[in-house]
Amino acid sequence: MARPRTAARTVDHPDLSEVALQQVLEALVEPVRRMLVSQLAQAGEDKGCGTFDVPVSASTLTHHFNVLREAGVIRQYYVGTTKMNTLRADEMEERFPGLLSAVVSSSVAEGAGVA
Amino acid sequence: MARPRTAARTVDHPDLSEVALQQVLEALVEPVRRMLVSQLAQAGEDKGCGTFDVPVSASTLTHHFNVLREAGVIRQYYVGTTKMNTLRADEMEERFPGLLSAVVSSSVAEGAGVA
DNA sequence: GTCATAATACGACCGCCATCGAAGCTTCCC
DNA sequence: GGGAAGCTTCGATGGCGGTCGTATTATGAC
Repeated sequence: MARPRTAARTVDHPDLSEVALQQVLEALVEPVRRMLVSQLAQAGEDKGCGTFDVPVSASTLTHHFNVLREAGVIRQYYVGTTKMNTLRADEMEERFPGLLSAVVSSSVAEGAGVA
Repeated sequence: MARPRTAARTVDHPDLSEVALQQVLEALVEPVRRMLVSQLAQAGEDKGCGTFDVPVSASTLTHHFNVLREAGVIRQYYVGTTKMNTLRADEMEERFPGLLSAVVSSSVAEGAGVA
C-alpha cells in the first residue's frame, strides 16, 4: 500500500544544490563505486544495474548504487524489472566544476573500465 | 644513531608516478585533511604544521600530515623545530589533471578555508 | 496463475581509520 | 647547561562502512 498498484516504481534523487562535496568524495573514494562510474562513463549510454563488471554480490551492488544516487552522481529509473543508470555529468560539472571528469579520467587511465 | 649528529632531519616523499588515484582520494576525503589543503592553498605560501586552524589534537594533526605527504599532496621540510608544508600542486596537476584544483576550489567555496 | 529474472531490505560481521593522551625526541634560546 | 617549543611515537578506543546470505518484492513471459 506504499505505492498505488498502477504507478511505476519511482526513485528519489537529490537536487545537487543539497549535496555536499564531502558526500561526493565519499561516494567516489570507494573503488567499486569508481568502477561503476567509470564503466558508465565509458559505455556512453544508460546501463542496467546487472550489466556492470564488478566483484561484489548483488546486495552489495545495490548498496553502492544507492550511495552514488544519494550523492547525486547518477540518476536511476526503472524499465521493467531492470533499473537503469545514467551519469549526472552535466549537473555535477556545474555544481563541482572539474571534479567528476577529473576522477573519471584518472580512473579510466588506471584501468577501472571494462578492460 | 639512526641519523648522523650533524645532518638535518629529512623527510621522504613519493614520486607521484608511484602514487595511485585511490591513495589521493583517500587523502582528500577526510574533512580535516581537506581543511589543511584548503588553508595551505589559500595561504599562498608555505605554512608550519602548527599554524593551521583545525579542531584536532597535535598527534592527530601529525597523522593527517603524514597521510597527505605519503599521497604526494604536500611536501614537507624542517626549519628548526618547525615543519613546513607546501602543496605539490603542479606535480599533482600533471599526474591527476584537474583533480586537486577541483577539490580545492569546491572545498574553499564551501568554506573550508580560514573563514 | 506460475515461473523466472532483477533488484531490494534486513541483520550480522569484521576490519579499518580517526581520535586521543602520555611520553619522548629534536632544536632553539638564554 | 637548563628549559621551552614543536612535532612525533605509541597504544588503546570507538565508530562507521563494505561485505555477505537470506528472504522478499516487483515485473515480464508463458
